Amino acid sequence: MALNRSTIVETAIELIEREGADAVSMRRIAADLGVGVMTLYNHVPNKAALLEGVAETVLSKIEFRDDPDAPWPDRVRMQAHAFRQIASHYPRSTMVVVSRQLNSTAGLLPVERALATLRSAGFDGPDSVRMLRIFIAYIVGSLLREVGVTPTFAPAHGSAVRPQEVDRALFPQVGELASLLNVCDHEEEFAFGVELLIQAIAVHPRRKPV
Amino acid sequence: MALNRSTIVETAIELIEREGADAVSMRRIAADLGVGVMTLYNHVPNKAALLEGVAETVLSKIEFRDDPDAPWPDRVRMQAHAFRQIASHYPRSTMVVVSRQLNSTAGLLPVERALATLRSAGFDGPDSVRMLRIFIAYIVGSLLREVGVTPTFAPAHGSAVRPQEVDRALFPQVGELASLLNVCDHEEEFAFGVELLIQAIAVHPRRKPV
DNA sequence: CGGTGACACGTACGGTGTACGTACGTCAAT
DNA sequence: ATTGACGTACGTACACCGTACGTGTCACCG
Repeated sequence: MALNRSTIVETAIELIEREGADAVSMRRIAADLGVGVMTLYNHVPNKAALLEGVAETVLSKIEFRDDPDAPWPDRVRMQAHAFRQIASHYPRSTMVVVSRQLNSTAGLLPVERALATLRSAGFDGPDSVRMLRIFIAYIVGSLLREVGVTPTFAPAHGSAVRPQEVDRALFPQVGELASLLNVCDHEEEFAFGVELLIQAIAVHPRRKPV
Repeated sequence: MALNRSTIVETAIELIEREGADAVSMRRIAADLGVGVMTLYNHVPNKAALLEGVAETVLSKIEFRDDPDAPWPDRVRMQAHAFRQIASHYPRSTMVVVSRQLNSTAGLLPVERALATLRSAGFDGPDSVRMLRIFIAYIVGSLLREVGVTPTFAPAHGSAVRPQEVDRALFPQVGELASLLNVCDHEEEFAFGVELLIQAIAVHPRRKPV
């Protein structure tokens, strides 16, 4: 395998998915590639740039299948789910994606498509940006919860609300709903929120007629 | 100043706010406190636990002023903004808060109040949890964007969409709206999204009558 | 043939978290 | 008063990290 930037980035992604972001080190990646540590620096300026490459690459794997002629709610739905799909495919890498702001072209394509969709929904420029930001915030927050559940993929992830341990006097609601709080069908919850948001922006008044 | 867990955590928070999360090291904190490095380990098991303490402490600083008799939309609004307020007060620390899942009692209090509010809005248990998760996702996503803009508080944060650099043929929307994408009144955008979400859940059908 | 660049690599430096052994206080029981 | 246990402070040491720098080996081109 030829040693270049993309093979290094790909190896980093595999390592992240296998052992978590904490396991990433230049020495480790070099070892996985069977090369010396400093060899990496012939292709990547530093570790931060490598992680940026990871973010870019993961982002670029999003497959948008929504066709521009479909109704805008369908397009928004498909774009949101396309985003989440790669996140669940690269859960550990998603953490490093959302943990750094991205301004590369890989991050620009989703923005472009979303803005076009929102404008086709009848929003003017400023409102399209506003709506986009709301969607991004919701999606990023959802993914953060979803993949944050597996920080090190601890076998017995004790990060649950033990019903018998919460003080029912102080936290009656939490106590009563503990069983609901402990389980989460991420796919379904995400879809529920997306539909709610679509409904919300559908009824939002347009500044100008289409 | 007595050396104990909370003074150590407080020193860590100050350090994070002053120089960013990357500047945090056991040696640095010990130096700021004027003690030896290993002395910290008499009060804190390890660095991860210390950062967890940071998250807990920041979380516990949220001041909820909404009174339980106010209409539920007002309460939701106040809770959401209380959340954001401490985030803008401790921007760098907020990054470490949202980057780890929290199940301590500090994280339980906001959940309790939110659930009570949503149930007073007429939702049953499962729907209250659903709505809460949507709100948390939106809030976390918003805060991540807001504080992510200041990762190291670089003076000239070049992470902007340069209008003249984007390919207008490939990204017409991004090109046209570049000036809008570059500026963001976080306070206003956050409020806008909160109102949209409140509207959305207000019209959502209840499973059972109040 | 000589030179020039790209690339692989080893060494070394200053940093990190923390395991371990040690020293010094205070306080309880003898 | 003596002894012992215990909590706390501290220094040393180890393994690991990112990466600056110098060196060697090629392929390629003049």
